[in-house]
Amino acid sequence: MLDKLKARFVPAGSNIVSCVNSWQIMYEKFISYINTHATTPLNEQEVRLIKNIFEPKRIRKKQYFLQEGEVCKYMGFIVKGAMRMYSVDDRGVEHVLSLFVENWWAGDRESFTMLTPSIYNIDAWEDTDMLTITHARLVEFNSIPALLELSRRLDQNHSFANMKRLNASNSLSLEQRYAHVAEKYPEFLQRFPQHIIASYLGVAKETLSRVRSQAIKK
Amino acid sequence: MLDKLKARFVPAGSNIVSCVNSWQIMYEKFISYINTHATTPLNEQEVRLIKNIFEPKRIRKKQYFLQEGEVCKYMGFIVKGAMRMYSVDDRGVEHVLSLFVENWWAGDRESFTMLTPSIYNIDAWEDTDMLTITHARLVEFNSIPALLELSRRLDQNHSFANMKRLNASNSLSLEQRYAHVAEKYPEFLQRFPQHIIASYLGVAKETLSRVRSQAIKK
DNA sequence: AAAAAACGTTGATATTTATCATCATCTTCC
DNA sequence: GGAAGATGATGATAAATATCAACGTTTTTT
Repeated sequence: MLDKLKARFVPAGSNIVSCVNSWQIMYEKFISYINTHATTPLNEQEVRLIKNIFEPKRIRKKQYFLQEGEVCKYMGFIVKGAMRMYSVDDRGVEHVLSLFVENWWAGDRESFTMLTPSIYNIDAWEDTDMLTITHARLVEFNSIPALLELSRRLDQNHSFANMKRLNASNSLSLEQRYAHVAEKYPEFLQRFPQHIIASYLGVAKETLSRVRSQAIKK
Repeated sequence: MLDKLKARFVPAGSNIVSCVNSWQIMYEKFISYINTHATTPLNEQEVRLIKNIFEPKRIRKKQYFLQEGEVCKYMGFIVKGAMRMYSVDDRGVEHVLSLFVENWWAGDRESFTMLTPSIYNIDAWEDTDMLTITHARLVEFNSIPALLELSRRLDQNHSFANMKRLNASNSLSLEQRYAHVAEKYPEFLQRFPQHIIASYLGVAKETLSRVRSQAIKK
């Protein structure tokens, strides 16, 4: 209990995992992220606008950010935490589509854009702090060039990651694909258990376990 | 021979497949596409700018638009034609990542953005007319809101398609995945041969052939 | 018109992966 | 502290898919 309390008072820039950011700190982190990644930094008016447009949300571990059948009302920028996006097939088996960590947008973009019910679930794997935006505020979002630029860049990276994974699933062995994730997204292996990674790679957890033990022997 | 000649003189709006668009018609089609899909249409100045920014290119069937090892210098909007993007593995086997038809952007966005050598090839499956843009002209590109909006939308659709495919590859049977492509992108099945579709779906051509014949029997 | 290449199908077999079951260890929660 | 759940490993078997080979048909090239 003492530990949990202490965690709340960890300084913002610390390496130690803090459970909770104050809302003010969430905005600061977001704005600083935008300014370091965009070609032109935000002006004062834009900073004010961002604080109006984005609503902070805390999603506790295991809680849903989006459930199958709902329309995805929010896209959320993850300031701190980890989430997964998955679908559930006829037999109740979960298939992980995406993993999200800090500085990623979480949400089902198709559902969000088209206002159609999502076929995916998104839940928090760790306690997660996000800044969320609704569809209705997109016009204001689009009025901030640096935000648009950042968003495009993140979308592209995200898209790349999936493209690579897709390509890899055809032309590379499972061992090579696992190694690729380990190299490119090492935080995934540290923050998600092996059976989640297996699902992300599109194989049974037993198969990944075996491939890993084979690889170690070599 | 007479038929081929005739095809060149088909009116622009015709349903009949025309081999070649004049450059003027390429721009007109592009601008009309933007205007019908963006919330605010282009003004005269923007139209002039577009004609400056984009360079028309014709890629003949089987010719490369991008070769492995090159930096992807252009992103190309396909006005007419069909292309495929693929990688080649150690054994010389081709793995199709993406198929492009009219109104898609063709190019390796990672290579284009990061100026790194591409690991993919893009070639024309049919004679293709494109409007291409270089990295250097992106600033001007970004100054046209309707173009940005269109581009974002296309990226998203593209990304959706791949996400869906990726998800499907884990939770759906090959028969279901094929049916999905047939429903969502029927033009792919008409314009690309079956072994290309098989590669796109990530299976051997023999496997797709068998699954199809099974499905017909039902 | 003939030759070559591309395409699609089918069969036999090998390889990969999924599935089901069991067990040991570790963590979480009461 | 102890029960329940989560996690990861391993074995036996079934299912899906790849691979290699052969063949007929269609399309393209010369």
